[in-house]
Amino acid sequence: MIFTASRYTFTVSAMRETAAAETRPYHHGDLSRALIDAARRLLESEGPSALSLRAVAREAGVSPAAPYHHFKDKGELLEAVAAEGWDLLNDSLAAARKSANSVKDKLTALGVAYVVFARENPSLYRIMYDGSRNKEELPSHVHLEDDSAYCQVRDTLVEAGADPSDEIALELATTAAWCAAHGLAEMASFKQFDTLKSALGSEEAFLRGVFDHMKIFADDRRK
Amino acid sequence: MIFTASRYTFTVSAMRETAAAETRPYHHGDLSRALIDAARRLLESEGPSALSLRAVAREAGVSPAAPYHHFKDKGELLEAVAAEGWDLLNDSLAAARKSANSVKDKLTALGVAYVVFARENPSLYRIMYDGSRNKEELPSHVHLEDDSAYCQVRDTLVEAGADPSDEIALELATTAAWCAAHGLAEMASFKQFDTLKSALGSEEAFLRGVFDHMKIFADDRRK
DNA sequence: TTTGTTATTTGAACGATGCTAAGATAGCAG
DNA sequence: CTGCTATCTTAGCATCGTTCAAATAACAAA
Repeated sequence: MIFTASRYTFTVSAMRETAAAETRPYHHGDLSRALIDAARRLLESEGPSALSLRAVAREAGVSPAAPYHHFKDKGELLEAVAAEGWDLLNDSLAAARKSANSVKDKLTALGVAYVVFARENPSLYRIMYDGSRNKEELPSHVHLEDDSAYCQVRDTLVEAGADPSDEIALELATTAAWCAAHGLAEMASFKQFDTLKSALGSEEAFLRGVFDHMKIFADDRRK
Repeated sequence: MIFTASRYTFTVSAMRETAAAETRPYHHGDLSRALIDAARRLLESEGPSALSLRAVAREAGVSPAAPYHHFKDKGELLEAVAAEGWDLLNDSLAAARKSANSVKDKLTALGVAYVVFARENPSLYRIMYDGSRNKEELPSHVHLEDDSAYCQVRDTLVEAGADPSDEIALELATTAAWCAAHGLAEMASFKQFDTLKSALGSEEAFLRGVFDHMKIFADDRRK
């Protein structure tokens, strides 16, 4: 049972970890998985700027060239990380939707949950949108599939009384809600709003306060 | 009149260009200015990912180390570029404010102008927010000074009937408007909205449509 | 078991990047 | 003319993304 003198010792530990696993497909066991996990670990601890492919490989205990057999390039790894981020966000939204008290409050609860997710996973949230910006479209499972963030917002709007037969209006409203949440998600971390937050008592109160003022663009402005 | 055999010939041309200028301070003339211009040129032609310090220096015709005598690091150069971007945006908003027909339409006009600016200068807009995100606060001239984007939104809200004595509500409403515009600015480029845009006839119609639905978060939801 | 094939990983290398340090050069004050 | 300082270059460091040939491990066929 001899191993090479390489300084990459992943093989030994990987074999231990997956010794009783159903299948032990290749050298490492499941390097794609390990790389994504390593990337998310680095993202949390060091931030997005420290997320180099080499650093991810280092964190996973593998040579700098190893990832290229599982991902076409760095972007594809980040896409995989982003995809998991979208799944997490979709789950958060689904939970918020269930736990909302009134139908009336559901949409705001959804918005708050969205921003809270972005605030709690700022680096991940950055990655999620950076990847989309380069491709100029959001991943399809974010926009199209049933439990996607987009569909959850749209369905909640219908529950809250929007007319589902006016498709254009419904799409516009969904887009408006999404834009509002995304905008607030990116702004809420700015220090400029600290005084406002403490004046309102909590961050969530601030978020709700902002959402409650989203009517400002509407023609009908009476209280 | 001998010049070194250096391949950087900036000195000659710079002396020509600024021969009759008021002051000719140093070797290059005004390298800070030239670097910012070069950066903006590169930004337009090659996009943000091509904007390396070395490329900027190359574009300006100087050695890779020259910029470090005018900017602490790459970030400081980008900050300078971003600052000019904010000034341009403030000007755009001021123009939109003046040209709006009705008081009622001024806020939407402001929002549309904001998004149009972001759409027409996507790389610059990216730089403007990336710099702020790293420092977790917006440049003060964006948020505080009289002609800042923030104050223009706030003042427009007051003109449109917001109560200026309720400072908290006014700040919340201003923030809501800003978030909505920023969110839409980042989303409007996604291909997902192409069908919606063509259904509505134009991009501006799409933008107005989204803004008109921003009331969705308000408690008062009747048409 | 042995052999051969293939997927996986390494090691070394290339060009490019941000940045630093040491030296050369230009402008300016005395 | 002399010296001072700001400016710019050259050279170099560590790191990065990526590629490629060679080594290795898993596995199927013999």
